[in-house]
Amino acid sequence: MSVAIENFVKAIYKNDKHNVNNTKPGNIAKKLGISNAAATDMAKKLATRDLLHYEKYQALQLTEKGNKMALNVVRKHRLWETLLFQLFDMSLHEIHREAELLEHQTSDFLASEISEFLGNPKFDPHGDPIPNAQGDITTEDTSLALSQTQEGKSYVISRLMSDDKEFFDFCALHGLKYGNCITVTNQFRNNKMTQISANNNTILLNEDFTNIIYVNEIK
Amino acid sequence: MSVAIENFVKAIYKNDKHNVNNTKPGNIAKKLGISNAAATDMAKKLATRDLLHYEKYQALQLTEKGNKMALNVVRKHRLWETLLFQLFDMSLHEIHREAELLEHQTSDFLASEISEFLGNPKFDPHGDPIPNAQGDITTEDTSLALSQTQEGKSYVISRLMSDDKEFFDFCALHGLKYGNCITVTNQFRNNKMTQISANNNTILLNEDFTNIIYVNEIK
DNA sequence: AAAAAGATTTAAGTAAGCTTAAATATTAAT
DNA sequence: ATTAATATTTAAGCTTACTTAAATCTTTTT
Repeated sequence: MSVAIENFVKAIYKNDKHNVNNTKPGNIAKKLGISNAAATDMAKKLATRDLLHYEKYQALQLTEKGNKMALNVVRKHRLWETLLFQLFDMSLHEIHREAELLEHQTSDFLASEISEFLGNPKFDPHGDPIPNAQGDITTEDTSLALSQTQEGKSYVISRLMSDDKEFFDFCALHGLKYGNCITVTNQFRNNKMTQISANNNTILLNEDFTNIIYVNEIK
Repeated sequence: MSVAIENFVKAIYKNDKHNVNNTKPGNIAKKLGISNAAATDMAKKLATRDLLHYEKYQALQLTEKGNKMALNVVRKHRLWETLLFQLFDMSLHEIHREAELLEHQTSDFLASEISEFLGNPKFDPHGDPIPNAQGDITTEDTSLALSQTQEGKSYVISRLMSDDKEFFDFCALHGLKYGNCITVTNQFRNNKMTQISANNNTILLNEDFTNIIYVNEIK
């Protein structure tokens, strides 16, 4: 399968997973940086290949085959991220950027070798789960967005759900990384802001950030 | 630059390096598995981009820019081979197959990280030299093909110049690998065969093999 | 040196993956 | 419930990297 197709099904998969947005061609087009027309064309084509269900003006839906393909690409992406992070101590943004290209040129065989070398990890350095070779995610996700947390409680950062360099730079600067502890000191619900304490620093985060930082409560 | 272009200049580079063949479109086409017409088209296009010199019916010649590009791709290929070989203990054929794809999706930044991680190696597991980030090969090649060796002398295997699975399987089976010692017991020059002793086994090799196995004399 | 064989080039055409512009449908706002 | 705004789709066209077939040139053989 071509890079364009792999990226298309991956984009649908991620959109379904993370967004409230309907998964229509326009949304996918925006994420992939292509025109709406191109996305519509591609959707029609992939429907004939049984990778997704397409009906005019309706949301796109991956078939089981399409879902498998997306998970296979996601698996390779996250394995690469984990390997690069471990070997080279590259930043979260850098490993993402490289994995975005490598994921499409990786045989299932090589993916297995990487996985085995790493001890078959269940999560990548962003905290995202790594599907197994069959395309199954066996871990369950109990984490919640920082925007949903409660004042006074403490949490472990479990996931930084972004591809954005600025976001990762900000996180690195303030010690917000996978596995670190934070305490929620204030929830300004009206302003959709959350104040936290991390490493003895107080940080005020807006909803752009509190919706993509995921945590687990420490009990 | 596209994968097709990178592979084209790489094929010219390798053809110039290893073969007596004129580097004409037909030869390159054969190596890349494309038609002669496609190779001619590509050659003309690359000439306009100052990657090679093209004159009708003449051999193709890389410009300095084209040569730099080829060496950059070769560098990434050989770094990947070295990394995969070290981490995963994959066969010479397997690392080649994977590197063939990964080489085109590797930033200069990542190449440097890999190189540094490996201790800036000068040679890959086939014994091929790894160009540095500037595209220079700083090692000098004193090795000679097995077909050029002398009866009674002993040599160290310095290079297995092939991409072929069967060849590598044969080598692995008989302990013919980078760094191993062999002794030339007979040169049958008329029949273009060479008889060697390796690991106390006697092996008779024809010119297909003696031209791609390179060695250095042990003095 | 002429003929035959072999390469190279030209020409015409294809598929993938895009583009822009115009037409059509859906959704939101008044 | 219209109208206005927004999305989606259709249509036509482009570029890259190929293909095959025919024409042209070069090399080899006799």
